[in-house]
Amino acid sequence: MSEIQSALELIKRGADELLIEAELVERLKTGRPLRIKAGFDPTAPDLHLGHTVLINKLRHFQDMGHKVLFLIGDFTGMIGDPSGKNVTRPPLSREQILENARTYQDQVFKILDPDKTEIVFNSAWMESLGAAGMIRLASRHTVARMLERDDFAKRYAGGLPIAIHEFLYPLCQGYDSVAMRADVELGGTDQKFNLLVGRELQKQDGQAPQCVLMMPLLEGLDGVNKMSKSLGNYIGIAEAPREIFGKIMSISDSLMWRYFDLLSFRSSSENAKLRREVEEGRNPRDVKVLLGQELVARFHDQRAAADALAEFEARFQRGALPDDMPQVKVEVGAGGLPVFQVIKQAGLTGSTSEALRMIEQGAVRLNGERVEDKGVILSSGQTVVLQVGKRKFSAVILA
RNA sequence: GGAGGGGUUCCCGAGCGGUCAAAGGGAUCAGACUGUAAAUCUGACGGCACUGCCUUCGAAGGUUCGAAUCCUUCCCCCUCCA
Repeated sequence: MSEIQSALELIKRGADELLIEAELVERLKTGRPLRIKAGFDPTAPDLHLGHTVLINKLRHFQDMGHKVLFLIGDFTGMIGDPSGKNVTRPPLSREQILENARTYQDQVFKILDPDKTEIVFNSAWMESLGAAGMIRLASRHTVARMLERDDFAKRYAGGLPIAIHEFLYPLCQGYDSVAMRADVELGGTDQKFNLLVGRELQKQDGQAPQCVLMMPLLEGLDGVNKMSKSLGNYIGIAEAPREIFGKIMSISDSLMWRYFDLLSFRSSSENAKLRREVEEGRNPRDVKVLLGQELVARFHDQRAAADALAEFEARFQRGALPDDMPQVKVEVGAGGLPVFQVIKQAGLTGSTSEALRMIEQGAVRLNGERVEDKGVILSSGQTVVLQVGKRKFSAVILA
């Protein structure tokens, strides 16, 4: 009994909501490995830290001996989860989907145990469902019920379009649970409605309804919106050590605590201790470094973490040049070319107007010297280091 | 099918015949400062060798000396009624 209590404890740690706790306890009591479902979109194989909140939780289940069913929504991907803007996505080819699935595996097995993970595709059962089956599925839900979903309700009230096919998404996701005979489904808090549809459909099918575990959504680098690839406020787990580290260092001091809560494997008491220390005067920067180090080490290794830190300090605290600047060749011709043209052609800015503005704002350095005169002509036969702002560098070969 | 409202620069959103490359906010970028790619402050934010020129306000035409603003047709979105 106490064993079940401690299992429940671990499951609930960091989670936002568990439905229905009593049902989960009953299942845990049976002692059989439970089937844990989590769905992922096939279009975005770049997993980011936001996804790992959920994946870490899957890992917890595996550690307790349960089986993870990693669902790749290749069929539902054609619909696109109705979250805000709906740009019609081009359907992916079979090869692309398999390729994406492979990329998922590469990334996800940095956290999950491959032996306790089964990767499944929902096209396996969705395609055989057919149009008639789809309509049968649709007949089980009403529009009013669909409009209960917060995201739909908001859009409807706000006069934003809702396409009919978007109503099908929750139904398909729910049907996945039926086909997979899921015991538990994990999802973000924004998935609540969809997760509950799974329960409905399972009940109608005569199955015991799945338990639903919702994880909080991780805010992105801006600290406001949820982390997502489309908003560009994410940290990908396949990114280079210095990127992961640098991006962690760029989050605000207050957001850092949220990241500690949701991403760090440190115990909650350790996190609380760090928080106290900062309140008592410890530099938040140093604490942020700890978080950055932990995450780089998780997705790369300890050594990469140390290197990333060393480079960060050299670059931003001492203004050193990065050791692996991109090299670019620019054709300047016999008469040479003004700096701003060279900047544009080296790809350091998107237009010459922008290059001129950067010079006016004092953001451009040529071999370490600030460029004051925008008329400077660079002649051929030399290699110069051009810097725009703090983060864009190029070794430019003038030919 | 009918009636009404609307489509503005990356996003939100003002403008409703000249003074509009288009207010304001957000995002972004830069500079200063710092503890850091935090926070804060300041500035930039269509293109162009630029006191000017060129392209932009759903699309195409038209009226006018002059249009994001007026007219016509078309496309798309929303609301209400059927």
